[in-house]
Amino acid sequence: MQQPTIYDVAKKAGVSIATVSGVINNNGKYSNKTKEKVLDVMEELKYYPSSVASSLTAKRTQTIGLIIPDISSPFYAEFARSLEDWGDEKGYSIIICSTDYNEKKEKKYVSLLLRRRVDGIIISSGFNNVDLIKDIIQQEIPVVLVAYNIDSLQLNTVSVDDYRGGYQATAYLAELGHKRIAIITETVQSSAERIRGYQNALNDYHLIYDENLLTESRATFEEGEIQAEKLLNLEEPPTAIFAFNDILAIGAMRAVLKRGLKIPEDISIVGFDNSVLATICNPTLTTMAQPLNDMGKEAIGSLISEIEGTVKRKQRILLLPELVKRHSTGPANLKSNKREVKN
Amino acid sequence: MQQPTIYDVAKKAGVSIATVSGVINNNGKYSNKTKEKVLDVMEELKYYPSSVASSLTAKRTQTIGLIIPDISSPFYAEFARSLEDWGDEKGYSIIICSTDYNEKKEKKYVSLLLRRRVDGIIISSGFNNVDLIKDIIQQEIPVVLVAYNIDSLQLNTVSVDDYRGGYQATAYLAELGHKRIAIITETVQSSAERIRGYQNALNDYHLIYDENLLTESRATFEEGEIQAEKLLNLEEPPTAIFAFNDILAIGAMRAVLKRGLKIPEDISIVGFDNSVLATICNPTLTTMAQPLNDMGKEAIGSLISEIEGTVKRKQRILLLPELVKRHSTGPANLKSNKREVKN
DNA sequence: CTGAAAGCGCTAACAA
DNA sequence: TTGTTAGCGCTTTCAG
Repeated sequence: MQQPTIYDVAKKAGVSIATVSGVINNNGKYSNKTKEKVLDVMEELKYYPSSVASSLTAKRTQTIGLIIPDISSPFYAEFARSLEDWGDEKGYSIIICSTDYNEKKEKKYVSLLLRRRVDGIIISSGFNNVDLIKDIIQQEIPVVLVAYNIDSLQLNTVSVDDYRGGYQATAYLAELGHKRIAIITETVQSSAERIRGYQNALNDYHLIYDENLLTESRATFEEGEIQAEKLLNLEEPPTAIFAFNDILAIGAMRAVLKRGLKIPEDISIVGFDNSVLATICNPTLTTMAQPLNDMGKEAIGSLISEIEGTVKRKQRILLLPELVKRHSTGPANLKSNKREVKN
Repeated sequence: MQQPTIYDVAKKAGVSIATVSGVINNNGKYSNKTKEKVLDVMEELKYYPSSVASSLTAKRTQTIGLIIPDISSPFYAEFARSLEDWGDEKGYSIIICSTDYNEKKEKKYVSLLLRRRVDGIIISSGFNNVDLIKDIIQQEIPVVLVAYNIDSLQLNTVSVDDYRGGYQATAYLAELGHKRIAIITETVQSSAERIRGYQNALNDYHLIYDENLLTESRATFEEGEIQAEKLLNLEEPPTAIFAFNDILAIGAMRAVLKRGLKIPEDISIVGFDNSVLATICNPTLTTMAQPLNDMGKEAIGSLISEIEGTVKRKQRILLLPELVKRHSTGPANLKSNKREVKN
């Protein structure tokens, strides 16, 4: 026999399918005798209730779609893992979709998830096509945005306090005596708030804001390296670089090291995310940690409460980033605050 | 209206649901006129055909289960990404299950995937409970094993040539003049073949096999570090360490560096996998690359050919690993072949 | 406490 | 070329 169905179980146990369904879902009122009988037969037949069938009736698939730029990137992989665990705890599975920041893929995957009737969708920053999100909402599928905000849409949201992250990292560097602190920003939304934090910290520490010290980049090692090189080539190069994610920071480290400069003696570097990469590179990277596990937990919680309708109002959850000090930062070396002759 | 169904489309387009179904699935024979009409209405209603309903009839979910130890580990994340891409190309989505080498989770996830009626399951090494795999087979769900072999079961498999990997890495070190080459093996199946390759290379290069140079470890940075320390504490420590994955290799690097030894001047290190970590650490890691993308492609191909019944015979696909030389390896420093006094 | 029956949204004969 | 109809495997009233 192919996979047994509820009918097979019912027949063999000498009960109706309704009864079997009842004991599967533990819908109360059945005598221990029938309950046991049914359970035994299920075991004997190696019966696995089809969740596709039950989804059709129940109109719930117990599945959540996750749309991120790239699951192979450590930061997203770690986040996905957190979602998987919290989702599993609540009885939900995750379907992961990596978009590569590509609108074609975004469209394809949104359509896929809608057809699969996922119960909700979690979308992280790096998603471009806002109209697609409107499509999702129109289908009345709950959405939560992670590290991402869309002013025109009223949605559940969980993010890290980017302003604070930008401020703290900068303040830390300022306290180490750095006067010229450069930033390598990412071309995503969260950057704006981090920049604001950076500027305010500069201000509070009486440092001047120099636009030359602000660069923007896509999140790859190579791009981080290129931007850092530009920074080092400046008339008055920085003594510290604050990159808006660990990948960029490591790219920047490469540029610095290639030049024969020392980290942190000549240049300090700070990253953002605290992905596993930060502990691997050499020197290890001082970075603003994103509380990935909490973010996963909150995202799942927020999504499920919307799915199950327990909470009506949309919530915006803001988590605190935390500075993790490692070996890529140190006191400013004022001498190096001159352009190197060699390059 | 809630999500529109095929009935809504049919009514509005003035055709039968069979017709709508036909044009959705492009089942030939329909006049352009009706086809266009239907397509228009679908668009207008923002109709997304329910794949849960079609799965129930078609007895196919277009979903593949992936069981790995941990999606947040770079190696698996990169592999998962490859599967996602190749699966998507063939019209399949992936549900990822991270087991943490934990049999409870293995059981839970296998049961989950069976209930979800996935069309096939990909299981990587690190999976412990073979009986569970038998359960899957009994349900007639195709399985492919990745980097994993079960002698008692005739299954599709795709792996890298571990014997060759072990041999090549060792031979390379031998050619650099290393006489005492240690290995840190992982407690997984692939290790056996790699060890055999290691031994044969030793033999071919007339080096003696010393059991003290063989350690075994779980795949964590910490464990790698601990094992490397043991090795360095030996009466006659090695001048080269070949770790069976990048994580262990990086752990080993830490131990070496902590001792004040230089890589590769004092000790050479070789890893296995060529995950992103190998390019991040410092010095960058010489490692045996696993062709992750090809592995993903073959795994999906193999699985789908079994799902669709196009190929009857089980296939064992063996891919070649490749040595990627970076900066963690160099000529043997014979002087350091004595035990350091300080530790 | 248990069973009969309708229906979830779609596919696939089979008719027309 | 198009429509009718019988399921797919389950959940859920509603009777008994």
